[in-house]
Amino acid sequence: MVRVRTRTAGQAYTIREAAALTGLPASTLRYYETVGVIGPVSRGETSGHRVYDEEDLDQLMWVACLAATGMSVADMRTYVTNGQLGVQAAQEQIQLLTEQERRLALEAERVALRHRYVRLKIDYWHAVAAGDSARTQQLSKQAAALAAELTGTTQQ
Amino acid sequence: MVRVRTRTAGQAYTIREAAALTGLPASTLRYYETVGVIGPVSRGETSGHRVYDEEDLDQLMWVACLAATGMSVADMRTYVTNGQLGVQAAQEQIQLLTEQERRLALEAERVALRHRYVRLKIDYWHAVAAGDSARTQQLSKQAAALAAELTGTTQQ
DNA sequence: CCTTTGACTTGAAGTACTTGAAGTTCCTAG
DNA sequence: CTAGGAACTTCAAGTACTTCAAGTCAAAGG
Repeated sequence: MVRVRTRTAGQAYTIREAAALTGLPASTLRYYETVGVIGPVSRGETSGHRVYDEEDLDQLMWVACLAATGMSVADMRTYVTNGQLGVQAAQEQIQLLTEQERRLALEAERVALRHRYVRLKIDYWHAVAAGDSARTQQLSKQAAALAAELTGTTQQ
Repeated sequence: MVRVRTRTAGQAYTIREAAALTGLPASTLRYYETVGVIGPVSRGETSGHRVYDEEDLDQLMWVACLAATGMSVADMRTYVTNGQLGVQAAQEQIQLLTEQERRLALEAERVALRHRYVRLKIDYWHAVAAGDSARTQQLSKQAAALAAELTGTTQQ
């Protein structure tokens, strides 16, 4: 299937192409538009199909990054509209991002803990498979110690 | 806050501890119980609070592994109620956990990357607020480079 | 003893998509 | 030109959690 572009200036993309380029499914692109995370995309004159240009793609790339950091749709909407405002919104942008940073730091901690726990469990089952009951008990204790350590550290 | 375990044999965990160890939020643990992905968890005599033991934790670990591989709740329920979960050999459990460990290593990487990205954006908006256009442009470039990395690793 | 603080409980509502149905429109091949 | 299939459209419903509200329970301080 060879696709021919009719536009002379700038590129035009179908929703499928935009999805492939941003890494977001087409359904999500439509969803983001309906909830206002991105502005309305222009439509084909006769077809009513969405036509994405480079600018739309840029904005979508940006939103894809925010989504990847775990930002909520409401915050993304705020963030995008603030971004278009420029300097006066900088303070708010910084606040939004600082909150996001804190969340990510917490997330990193949680992942590290889980990682340690899973490694311990792997060792445990190796010991079980080997019939090493001394080591089995030892590792079981370590897991309990890890659990004890986590009491009080896992606020949220 | 000193936590005293009343059980003489085996460990008892609160929902918060179970959540931290399995990596699933407490709300998800409750949800999994209500929809039958895991069996009913025993409750504190007077409190009615959920009390997780080692066996519950193990079962939850497997379910967490299955969920991480993208298995639907319906399939997980089928899998568990068919009793295939309890019968699993140590070898298979080790394999599942090893895969989980790999995923966690990846997850840690992704979180670190997102963290860097957000910090960069914070710097960016600080530069914007300060009117430092040279630094603004520099950081914008850096963010774009990181964004490319981020969207590349976020595929699934 | 009483109050406060914090973790827990349930159930209902909200969130962020995803999927499915039913109906155009585009494109290629006959 | 016309038929057929792929890709698009909207809207409604489904999914997998998540958050909120209202209330219970337990330990610590006054």
